[in-house]
Amino acid sequence: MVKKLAREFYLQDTLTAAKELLGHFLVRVDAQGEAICGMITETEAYIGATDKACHAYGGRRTPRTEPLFAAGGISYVYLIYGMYHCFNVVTEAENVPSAVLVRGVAIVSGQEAAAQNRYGRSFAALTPKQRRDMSNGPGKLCRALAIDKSLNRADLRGEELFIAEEFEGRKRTAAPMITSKRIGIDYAEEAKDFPWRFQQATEPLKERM
DNA sequence: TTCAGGATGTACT
DNA sequence: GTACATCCTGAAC
Repeated sequence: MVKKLAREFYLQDTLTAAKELLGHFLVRVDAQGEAICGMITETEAYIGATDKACHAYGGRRTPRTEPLFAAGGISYVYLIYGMYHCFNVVTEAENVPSAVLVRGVAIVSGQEAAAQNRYGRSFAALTPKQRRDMSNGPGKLCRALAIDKSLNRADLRGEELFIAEEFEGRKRTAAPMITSKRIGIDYAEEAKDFPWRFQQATEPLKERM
């Protein structure tokens, strides 16, 4: 049983969507038809209208930022630092550039395929540290789920990549949430202090804040 | 255990 | 030319 999130979910307020996405399942079906499913554990909101950290701040519209201006419900994937991809969920109405960056997921099924994508070796051969670090960062989760620019603008209710509230018998469970400042955006002046980072406190977080 | 530095493509000045 | 929503490695503590 798979319950994909309704289109309306993506049209709502970005901060609400960022919090609500925690605990939902990000599912990637690769070229072999194999599903990798990760529970979303960390997100950040990027809201173009007020947010200097957002690529589309002030209505900056380029070929790269174009997906941010579309109506919610598609992906925005881009390359950062020349070698890593970041996966975002586009939110809100058309011409309102805003999105939720998915910073971390916990792989709940398809571990074998994810381990191959990430490390090129079988899951059984991974060290505990490698298993822990499989997908706890935006660049890492994209590698584990084989997300690259070919999935930019993908429909998040489609077949290759989608977000579900229920997947293969797993349902979303409510969990305590941690709110904090976003990281890696020191250039964004006052916007860098916005408390727009959300983590689900299911497993022990080795965060030092 | 923490830290600095390198890899690297794309957008923008 | 510069900066960037990162990750990994290896060296020092």
